[in-house]
Amino acid sequence: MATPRRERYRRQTREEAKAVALTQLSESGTAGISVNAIAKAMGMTGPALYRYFASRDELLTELIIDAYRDLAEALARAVADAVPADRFRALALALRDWAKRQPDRYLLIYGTPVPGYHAPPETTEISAGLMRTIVDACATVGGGGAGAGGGAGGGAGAGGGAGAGGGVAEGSGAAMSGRQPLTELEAELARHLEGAGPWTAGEEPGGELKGRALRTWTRLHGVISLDVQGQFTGMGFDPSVLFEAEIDALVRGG
Amino acid sequence: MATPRRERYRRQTREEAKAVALTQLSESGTAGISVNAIAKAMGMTGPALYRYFASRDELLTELIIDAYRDLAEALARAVADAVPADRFRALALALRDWAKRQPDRYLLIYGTPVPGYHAPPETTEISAGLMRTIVDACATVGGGGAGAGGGAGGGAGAGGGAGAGGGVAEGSGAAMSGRQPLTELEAELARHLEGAGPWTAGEEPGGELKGRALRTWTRLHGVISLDVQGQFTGMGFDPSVLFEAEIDALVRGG
DNA sequence: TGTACATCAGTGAACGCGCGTTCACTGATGTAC
DNA sequence: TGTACATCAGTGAACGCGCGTTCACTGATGTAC
Repeated sequence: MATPRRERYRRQTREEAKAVALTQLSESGTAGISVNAIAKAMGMTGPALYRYFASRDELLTELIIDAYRDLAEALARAVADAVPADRFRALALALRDWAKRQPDRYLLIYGTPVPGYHAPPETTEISAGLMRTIVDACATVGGGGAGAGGGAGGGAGAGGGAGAGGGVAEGSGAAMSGRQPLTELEAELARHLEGAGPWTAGEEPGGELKGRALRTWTRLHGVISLDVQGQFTGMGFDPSVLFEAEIDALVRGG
Repeated sequence: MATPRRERYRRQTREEAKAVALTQLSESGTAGISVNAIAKAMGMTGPALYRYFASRDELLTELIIDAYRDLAEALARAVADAVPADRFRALALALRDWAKRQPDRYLLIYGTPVPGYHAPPETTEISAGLMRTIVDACATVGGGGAGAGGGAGGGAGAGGGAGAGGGVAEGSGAAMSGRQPLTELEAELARHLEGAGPWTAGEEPGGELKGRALRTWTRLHGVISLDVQGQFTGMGFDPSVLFEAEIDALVRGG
């Protein structure tokens, strides 16, 4: 309201600064992100950037949050655009695709943590939203397959559909209005993965669905992270084939 | 020969410097490893360390090589100490154990790569030796289970035993004398994973065994890396249970 | 439409700091006769 | 056992550099009457 023009310039400058920061990230890693160097690349002096970011840490935080949000949106969109039967696969492929397109941003959020940096709670929230998307997508794969169960005994068989209509991206709070109802198990799971508290005593928490979601996450991350870090180079195989095999294994009951 | 006393002091000082460097790594990440700070912590001035390491990069390289070698030895020992039926499991547990005990060293070799740093060929050699240990261990698990095959069709069923008598640690060259003979497939696989060249045309390379080894690597790394990076905190489950579940899945035919 | 004031963007100098690395130099430790 | 020389470990000063951040200040852009 108050100053539309200036407000717009401000946002543009902030975005430009973050874009430059991302190229620095690609070239020299997290430690290579420098306020002064960013300013210089933008044609201004170092201190000027302090009109836009309170500190280097705040800039870093924004990069991380942006990455989380961007990834969350990409996954939500991919899931929403797929027919229910393909949702799990769509999620997996979207995750890999996003990571391969912007390896540095993937490693920024899922790579070796920045030494002194401590993530603000906002980060945890979005991260939990991401996990929820994975959980939802896992709920779309049938419970079939005689694969190895996730440690503890069964628990209630994860409910069927539970529409995963991309409810992740918008809405910062925990309320998540406008979602289709989840089964009780899933709701409980989601609540927990948000860090909302311990499971209600009585039934073994998570069981099937929780294990599936976690396995999905760790397996996909295993392939993606090693790939993105270049650990596969010179080994003479196609990482995407390996990735597809992991998707199949997960779908078939692993 | 020439100067036993001095030689010994030299080695001690080098080791002490590397030990200090490791504490710096824990506290401030790779970027926090500083020649001057190490020297100061050892009670001497910065330039003195240049009698022991040609440059900061050389120090870093040594840390990485040490980590690889140390891990390789730990795995080889674990495998050697286990009865054949338990070797695969022993390998997996040893890997996780090593990583959990020294998370920074694990991330040093399997985490986000150091920005400007390019690994010398020696590193690749040891890394290949590690992969070979995994391949060997995978060969000890029976081919059973109707699990999802690794993409391409079967190929020759991976041979039975192929003793994995800890032949990894010593011997820098590629020769590896003193090992029990491998099946042809395994030999080929090992050769390739060493980066020795493309597969002989005709049969689909790797097939069963290669896929198994790669899946083992990526799955274990998936759980371990996320765990070690602290990405599981606040999610209210025991990572070791998840890890065990992955071992089971791999053994049962994943 | 014009003037008076407030807000904001950006500059330039300066702060203290730590970095990797080189260089000439001092002592101590080793070796050769 | 003793002396002359070579090798080595470590120091202190200096190099150029870049960092994050603060501060007082100049112009430009906005708002209020």
